[in-house]
Amino acid sequence: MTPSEDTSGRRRGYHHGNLREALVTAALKLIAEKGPHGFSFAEVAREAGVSPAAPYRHFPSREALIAEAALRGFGLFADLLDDAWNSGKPSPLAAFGKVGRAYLAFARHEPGYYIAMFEAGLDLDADPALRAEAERAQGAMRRAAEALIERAAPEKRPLARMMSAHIWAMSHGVVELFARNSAGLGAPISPEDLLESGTLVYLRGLGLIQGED
Amino acid sequence: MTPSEDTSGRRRGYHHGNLREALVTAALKLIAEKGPHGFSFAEVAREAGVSPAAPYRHFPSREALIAEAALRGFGLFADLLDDAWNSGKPSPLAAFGKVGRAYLAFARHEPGYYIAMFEAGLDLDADPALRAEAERAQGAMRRAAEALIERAAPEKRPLARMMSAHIWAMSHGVVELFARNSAGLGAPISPEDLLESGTLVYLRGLGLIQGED
DNA sequence: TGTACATCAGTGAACGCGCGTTCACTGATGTAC
DNA sequence: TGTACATCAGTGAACGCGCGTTCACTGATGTAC
Repeated sequence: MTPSEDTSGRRRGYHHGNLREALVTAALKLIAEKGPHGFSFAEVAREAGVSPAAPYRHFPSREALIAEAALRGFGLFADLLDDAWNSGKPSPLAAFGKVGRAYLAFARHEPGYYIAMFEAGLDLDADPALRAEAERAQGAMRRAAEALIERAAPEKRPLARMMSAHIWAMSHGVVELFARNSAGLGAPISPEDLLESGTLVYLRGLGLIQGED
Repeated sequence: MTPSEDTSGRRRGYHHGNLREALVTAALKLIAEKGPHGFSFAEVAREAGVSPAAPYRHFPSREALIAEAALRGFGLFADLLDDAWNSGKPSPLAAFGKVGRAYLAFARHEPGYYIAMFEAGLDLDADPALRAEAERAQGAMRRAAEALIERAAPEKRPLARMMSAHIWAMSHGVVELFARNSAGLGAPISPEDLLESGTLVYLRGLGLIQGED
């Protein structure tokens, strides 16, 4: 790609060469800065350095652009959760803690993706590819829950789907209420510690860890 | 139409008579239908049946109108949580369960308020009155947590603020992920049961209830 | 009780602006021969 | 290797639209006397 694009993804001549990527990047930046509704199709074109008509060559609408961002976000998210889990090594409990931290780290460091995925009001069912990636991320979380559940006595094992839904809900709640606007609702400790302590209490409630303080 | 306004809050003559109320009502309706950014100042005027300039007599901006809706929402929310708690009667545990159900019921039945409060990106610190009402709602939840904590052995009592933050986070997460778009992320059970079961596991983890299944 | 007047809430016309979208176009790239 | 041509990505001008906001206005209400 010799008339090589520069690193910022801006254009290099009459043809951009990598506009689709640049549009997604620009959208993520604007979403992170101003929220899921804080930008227009025209603005994303401006940010990418092309004319307002150019994005139509790649996306039929603003909505489709956000969906593409969310699609990539879910894929990245699923990979990160899977990496954090790392097949339950060194121990399922330690690995589960890593998954929780990875969740929060993703929301913190990739706000554009996170917002596109969870706050843009996308209908996951409207797009099969999007739905599939979202389920892959859910699957990563659920597999971790399943492995942890195997440590419980067989007769009192909770449903893995329920457990992962609980953990996901608490994680998302911590992100939205305590991590996004740091001063929104007051919490006594950092979002990371809040999620970690909440998860530990929850796991103790399931009998998956002992009551050591 | 005599000078008494009709029930829909529409106008009755040259002077509306109750436009401030009608604007808030219209905003709540539009927010519930189309999200926090899904309406314009002009549209809310149209909905209330007045000219586009009329709202400026009552609110300096769209933002201020949403803040007013959120302010009322937090007040109502605080009252509902307090009523549900009912001083911990008949028992702290039963009352705490009612608080959780009240949380979810509010989010379900008053989506306009809930969205204005938590999804509109308002800066609570920008408005002291808003901050005060939000803290009142937090206080209602925290008082319930405190009363429940007194049942625990003194040497292992958790922080009430931390506990209420955990419960609030899980509640909010359940609302956003599983109650809002029913089909968004798949959960095996209803949002109500999901929150209730999650809360029970959490309380068991704190040693506040016994391990009966 | 009636009248004059001040106050105030809502009007409607006007403006400039940015957006979404279309369109014929143009210039760069790739490919057949 | 060179040439002709098809394809395709981006242009830029144009349009209609709804919005935010201002403004002098008007008509209803309340109040002083």
